[in-house]
Amino acid sequence: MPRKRATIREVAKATGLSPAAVSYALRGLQVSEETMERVRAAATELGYEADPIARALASGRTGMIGLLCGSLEDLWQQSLAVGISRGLREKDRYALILDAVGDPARERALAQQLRDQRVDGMIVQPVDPAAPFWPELCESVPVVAIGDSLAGTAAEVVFDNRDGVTLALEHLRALGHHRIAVLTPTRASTPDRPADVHVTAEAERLGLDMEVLTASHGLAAATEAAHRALRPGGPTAVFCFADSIAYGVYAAAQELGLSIPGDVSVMGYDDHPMSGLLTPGLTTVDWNIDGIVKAAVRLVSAAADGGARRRRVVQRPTLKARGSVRDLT
Amino acid sequence: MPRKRATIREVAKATGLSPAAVSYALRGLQVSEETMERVRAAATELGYEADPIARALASGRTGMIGLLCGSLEDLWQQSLAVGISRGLREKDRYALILDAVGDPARERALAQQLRDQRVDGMIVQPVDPAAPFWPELCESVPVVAIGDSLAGTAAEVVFDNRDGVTLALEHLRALGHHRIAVLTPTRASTPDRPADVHVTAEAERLGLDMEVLTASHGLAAATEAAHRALRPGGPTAVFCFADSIAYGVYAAAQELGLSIPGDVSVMGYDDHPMSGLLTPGLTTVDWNIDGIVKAAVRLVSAAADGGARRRRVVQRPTLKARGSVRDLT
DNA sequence: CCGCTTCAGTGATACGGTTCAGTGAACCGC
DNA sequence: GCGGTTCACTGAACCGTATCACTGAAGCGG
Repeated sequence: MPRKRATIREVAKATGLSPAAVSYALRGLQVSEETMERVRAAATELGYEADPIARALASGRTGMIGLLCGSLEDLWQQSLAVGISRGLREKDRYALILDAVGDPARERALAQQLRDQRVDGMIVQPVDPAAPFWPELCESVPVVAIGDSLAGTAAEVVFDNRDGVTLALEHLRALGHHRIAVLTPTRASTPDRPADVHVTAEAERLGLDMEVLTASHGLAAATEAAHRALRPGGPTAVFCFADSIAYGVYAAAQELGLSIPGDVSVMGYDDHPMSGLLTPGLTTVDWNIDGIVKAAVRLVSAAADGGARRRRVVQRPTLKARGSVRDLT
Repeated sequence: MPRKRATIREVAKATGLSPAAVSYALRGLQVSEETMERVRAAATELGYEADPIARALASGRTGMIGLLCGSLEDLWQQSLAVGISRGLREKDRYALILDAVGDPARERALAQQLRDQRVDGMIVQPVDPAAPFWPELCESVPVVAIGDSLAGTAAEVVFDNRDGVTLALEHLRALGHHRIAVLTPTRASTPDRPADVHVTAEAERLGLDMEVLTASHGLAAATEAAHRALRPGGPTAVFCFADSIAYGVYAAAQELGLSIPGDVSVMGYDDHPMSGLLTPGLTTVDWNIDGIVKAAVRLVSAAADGGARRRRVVQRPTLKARGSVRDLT
């Protein structure tokens, strides 16, 4: 019962033009002002709307941008997805949002599917930035990487994790913390992720005693991991590589009857809006989500429109000190 | 440089069959086992993958489900969107997520665009369930409404708001609260939303002194609205129609130096995972997001596959008492 | 051995646009 | 007045699949 929609040929018949002329006219190409006007009038009259699918088949462009998130259980990534989706809508594009759930294998599969869907471009937060399929993918479709770098084959909004890690660890050390647990998102088996490398390097430089644990983003999983970190005689501070994970530490502390920052200090990495509402407020590294969203949208649209495909934007973090780190000095 | 993909005709040529036979074979239709095997082998050999766009044009089905959210600033709706997106992926569909930002006009426009995109079905959380375009839309594409009812023209996962409101208000009254502010999401100008009607009715029944204020979902906006509610001599409790809005009340209380629940009590409506982490924990109405997600995914896939289009699932809420409501008795 | 159904597969067309090469007319300078 | 452009538009092919109407052969009961 969906009443049949008008086609371009009907508009052509109504105006006495060829379908080709109508196609051009509707896109403001190659035709006289007057004809354009006539075509527009007829189109409105007939309630004509171009069929995006037919258009995509003929032109090879879908107007869609794939957004492949590392793990949407991370509230910060949710914010990112919402922002990007809105930003793209303003450029008359749709976002196809997919979630790799922290699994490199799924990430590969989804990236593939996104390409098969013929998205005009992709924004990804790589789970496994070292995976061998990235360069190949980047060649067949414009990719913008957020966070970790994709070996220079894509456009990038790169976090200066070196800076971020330094900011966090120096803050902790300045307040007298030396035994620190690091809770990092579950990742591919590649232990040499840039961020992790920086942690190790900085820990060494600052003379810190670090222990690295992994946790997936969900609150439950993060809480479970936090329990492991918060055993008696454990570290004086926990540095979480995502605010979402830090929330798990809050939950675990609650369950264990530990006070933050009395018994243990916590640092996050993101600055999600909720972080300021907790008690105590979460001290965290602010990655300026608005800036990231804007840059990613800008880069991907430019690349999808045939522009530069290898631009690089570096995000610099700032420290947001609230009350979750105790001064031991 | 995207190396040209194999088409169905090449597979046909390779197997010595007609393109039609290949098309059937790949979908497991109408052909002999043996041919099917041969076709599959050839397809793999050539790296053939069906083009979703051509397929959509020819068959009229895109495999996409539109998800039209009332306002993605609401963290609970974000969770919902993530859940639905995952659920649909398991059924080999894609979710096209759009955000009406609480604006009825935009909602109409986006619904239209979603239909033009030829989604196989839609899941919506109507901002303005009384808008006149819904019935018409429901006829041209299967729609599943979440939350408010769409006048029986769509399949529905309906919240029993009557129950939810009763639960909340009776809880507040039982603890001695009579002067209550209600913070409800910004809505269309229709003042007779079912949920709002229930609030009024229940307030009357319980002999409560209610004041209704509106707030949009963003933390900043909700905080601003909360400031209005928390003026001196104001209500003893604030009932928020979304946990996200309650978070705004927490923020406002922080800024004003008010204690929760010492100076003012707060109730939410959703039970977002973060609500248990606040101090004090937010007392709220639990809508069982998993159940809603599953029901919505089930209904929309069934409808998109040509099944029943008017099923109705009613969600019943439970009260989650934490520490944000003070006992005044 | 005949007529009827079933099965496996074919050819053609539809889906609704885009795009390329080409065409006639108008316009230009010389 | 003529060659060369530019302009506005046309016709036809094309994108890659699905689907409808058929066909020849095989299988069947009587």
